[in-house]
Amino acid sequence: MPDSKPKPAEAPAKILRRSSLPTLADVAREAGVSKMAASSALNGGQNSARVSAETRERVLAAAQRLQYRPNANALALTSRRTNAIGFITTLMGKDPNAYFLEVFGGVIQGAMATQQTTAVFTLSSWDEAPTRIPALCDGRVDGLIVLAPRLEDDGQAWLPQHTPMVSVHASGSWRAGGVNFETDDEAGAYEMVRQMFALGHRRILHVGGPAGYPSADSRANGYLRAHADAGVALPPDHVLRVPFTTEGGREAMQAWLQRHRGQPLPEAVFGGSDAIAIGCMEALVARGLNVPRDISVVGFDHTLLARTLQMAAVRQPLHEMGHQAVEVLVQLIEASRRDEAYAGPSNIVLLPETVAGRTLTEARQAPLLIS
Amino acid sequence: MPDSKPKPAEAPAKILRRSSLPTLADVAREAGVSKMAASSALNGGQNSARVSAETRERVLAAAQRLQYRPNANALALTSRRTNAIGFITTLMGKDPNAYFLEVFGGVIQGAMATQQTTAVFTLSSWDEAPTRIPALCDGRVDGLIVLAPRLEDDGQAWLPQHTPMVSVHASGSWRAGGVNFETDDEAGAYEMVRQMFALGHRRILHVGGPAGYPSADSRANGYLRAHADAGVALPPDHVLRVPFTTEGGREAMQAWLQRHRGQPLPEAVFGGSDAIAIGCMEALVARGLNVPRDISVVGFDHTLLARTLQMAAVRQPLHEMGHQAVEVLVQLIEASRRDEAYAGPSNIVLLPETVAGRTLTEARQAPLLIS
DNA sequence: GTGAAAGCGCTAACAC
DNA sequence: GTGTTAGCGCTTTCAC
Repeated sequence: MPDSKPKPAEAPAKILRRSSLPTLADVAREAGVSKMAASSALNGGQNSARVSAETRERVLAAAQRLQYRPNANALALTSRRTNAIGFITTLMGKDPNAYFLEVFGGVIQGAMATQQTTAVFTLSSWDEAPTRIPALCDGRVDGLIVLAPRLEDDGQAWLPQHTPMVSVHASGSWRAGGVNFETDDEAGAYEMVRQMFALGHRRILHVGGPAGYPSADSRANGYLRAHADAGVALPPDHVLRVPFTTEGGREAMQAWLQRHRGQPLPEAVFGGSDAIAIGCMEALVARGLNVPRDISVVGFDHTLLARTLQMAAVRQPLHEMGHQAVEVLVQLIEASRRDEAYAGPSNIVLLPETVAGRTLTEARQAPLLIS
Repeated sequence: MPDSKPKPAEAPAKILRRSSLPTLADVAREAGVSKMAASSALNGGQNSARVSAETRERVLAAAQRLQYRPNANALALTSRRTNAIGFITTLMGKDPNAYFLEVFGGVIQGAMATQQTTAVFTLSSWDEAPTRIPALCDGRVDGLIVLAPRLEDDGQAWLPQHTPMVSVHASGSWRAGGVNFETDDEAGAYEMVRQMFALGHRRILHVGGPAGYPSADSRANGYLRAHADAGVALPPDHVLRVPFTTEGGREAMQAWLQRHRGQPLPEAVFGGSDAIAIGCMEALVARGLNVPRDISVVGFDHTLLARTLQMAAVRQPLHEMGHQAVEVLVQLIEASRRDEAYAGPSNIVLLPETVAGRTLTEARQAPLLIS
């Protein structure tokens, strides 16, 4: 074997690096053995009879010296697996959103647990999905997790059939991909309102998310059903639908208070999301009201925002969803690799739970009037 | 052209996929041409004379039919570039943190701008760095961004020399990697306190981060220097050092108020981070005080939390740091590829700015007493 | 205009 | 125990 290749000079102090990673061939040369010997010395078990202890020693030393790492791409090419999963989401504008963060945390954790790495791919809009998603199914990851896709069609026509996929909160028709995770929003809202009734609240203002969003609609439905089941009459103009933002909640609340001056203040506000609830709180506080002494406020999702404020809220198990999504995805990947069908359910519904917080207390006895 | 290949039956309800991606060979076979012809038909410009228009047509159609995508690993192996960057951070416990989210948003954006994808790697502690980071330098990414590394040594001994690296807020000695980004915390704190003085505040309580953290120390120093420069005497017991958490701020604030009962309430609180400031606000509000009517509160970082609450704060340009980190990393990668030295500075200091918010107003005239 | 061959870095399957 | 070969999917020579 020709040994003419010049040994790389010691890297100077400036930021100048070898342009390429050391290869197995480098290690073998350094150790004076064949690539094969080097490979088995590095991979074989401690007691593999493949190489002599002396050779292994030399190879290991050489690898160490060169800071050798087997090339991930070569490995992936041969083994047909990357041990990486992709996480697709729409870009959170300049402002990151807490919802993404929660699920992402779960994904990261799930990935760690299953020894995978996570690659994040962002779309600027779901309109890009039909072109961008297929492009990501090129062997760079073993499978994909798609966060809250919102599409016109069901993806049957353009979704590659060869990359396992799990969606979280897929809306509408998207189901072609594989397994989907969702939350029983209706039940969560129902339970929260039920508990608020138990605390003596009767006039609960619902400031929900935009009409047309499945999750927002479900939450509003749960709110309504709780009233019906409890036999509590719904006061007029007590369901608002606003964008899923702090501003949405704040402005709607301000306008509502303005509109209902002189009338009794509701005992509580049920926000359609944490952000909405926070916006409502701000409007209430700005008006000199005290939460929860004068009025209770609860949110939905119980994201970082709610936790930081110790706000009562319906908790969506976002973290768990991310975590479980990875686990299911890994099963899909395994099944796919063996050309087997995946046996589990294709739609997994997780249950939300209510979380107490400083913003929700018993309803006050004497009703206040809106000033 | 053999058309005998069984058309994949309409995917049954069960989730069963081809275990492998279609390859160039598949496309060539489907189109009845050689791999070579297929390759040039797919890659050559529209008017490349390499293949006939008719052949190109056939190949393109076949590729479409098979949903063919060139294998990313094979490409990476040949081209020695993955167009991916890695982002290394310590795992945010179960609770994700807003700091990470900000920087990450910038990284994602920078990656989109430079057509890179981002892989996220999490360590459970920086102790793992010497073993885990080298393992990530295996060609799976073209370079690495390391978020807030906190290490004993400088990494010289174990950091691979062959993977370009950029750090953000590297603490202490880590500098071996390449370029580092940091914020001038001292200047940010100084400026904020100066502005508070201008609003009439004189007794400002600083609830800072833990002693020993460079950023926390710098902020405290800025606070002190502002006092010195303005000739404002520092009241006793007006600098606290607590963990960078809401609880840290809340508990410290509670205890402090308890400790100083009957004494005049400070006109303002300067939190060492957003979370700390929020904790302080909670403690103040719990005591029946109104922010900012009775007392102003400002934070540091101006993360999502601060923005949501419209809290005044020193804004660290975290998003920009992430974004710029990618840009610099790409330059390092390019330099490395050409075996050139990187010319730019190895430490980049960004300036923070103050952001107004609802929690900071002019100091009240009549001092309150702590009840 | 088209095809065959070599090689990217690696491992599994065979010689010796 | 050690070396050689082939092949993962692709592109880049180089022949035809």
